[in-house]
Amino acid sequence: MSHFGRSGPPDIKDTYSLLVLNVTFRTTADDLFPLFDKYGKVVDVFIPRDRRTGDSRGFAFVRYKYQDEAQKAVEKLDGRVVDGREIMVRFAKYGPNAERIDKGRILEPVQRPKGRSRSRSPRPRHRDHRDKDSRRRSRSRSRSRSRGRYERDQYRGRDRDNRHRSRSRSPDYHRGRGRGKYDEDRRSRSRSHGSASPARRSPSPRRSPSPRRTTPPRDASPDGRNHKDRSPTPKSISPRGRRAGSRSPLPRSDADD
DNA sequence: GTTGAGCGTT
Repeated sequence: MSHFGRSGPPDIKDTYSLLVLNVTFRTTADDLFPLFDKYGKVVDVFIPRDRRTGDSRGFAFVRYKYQDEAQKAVEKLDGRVVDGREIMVRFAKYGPNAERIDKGRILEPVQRPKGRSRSRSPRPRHRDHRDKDSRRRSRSRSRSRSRGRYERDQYRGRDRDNRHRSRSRSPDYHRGRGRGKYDEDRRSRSRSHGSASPARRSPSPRRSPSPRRTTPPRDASPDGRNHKDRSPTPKSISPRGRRAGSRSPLPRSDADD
């Protein structure tokens, strides 16, 4: 059975939660289970995923039954290379409900602060007050934590581009990196598909996607606003209006909404 | 070609 997290938390009355960080974005609980189960009795393995995309967020939670085993797993698996990435195993600091946790063990049921359910970052991150110069150099270190683009996406496509928010990415994505022995197992499963993606086989037959090759840039307007996309306004086609017969004009006299 | 430095779900 490897359906962790499928039906919510089983029982965390006496379990020790370990937080596994730095796991690859394609690592699943099934991959971590055998790894952690080797060092102790794993009660549950849960990997938070994105609600919209369903991708892993890069970390997982492994619940052990005994603290000594959990501790051992932390020492043994912490720093272990999984899927080509070095994972970090440590005791969870917060519980599934923001309850305080000590050594992975839940101390109190649920500590409910006034109003606020739980804070995302209760403690300040590594504060490094360096010279301003250093800040300029480390400007690369943005707050982009993976799902940064997701948020932007959801805001932008709130009710505008909701139509094609379904199959956006392939389930297989692109795996082909140095994998472990589980690779074979996974590959076998994928083979059930039969042939590769039949869709998108040959590119556009048009070898010249840029018809404006011989067109000199004389189209550019002096005001700097060149027509990127010629307004396909049907005005020139039918200045009179819509062509009859194409679409029923829908008699509005029936209902006025 | 796909991010990353963080605490969780029926």
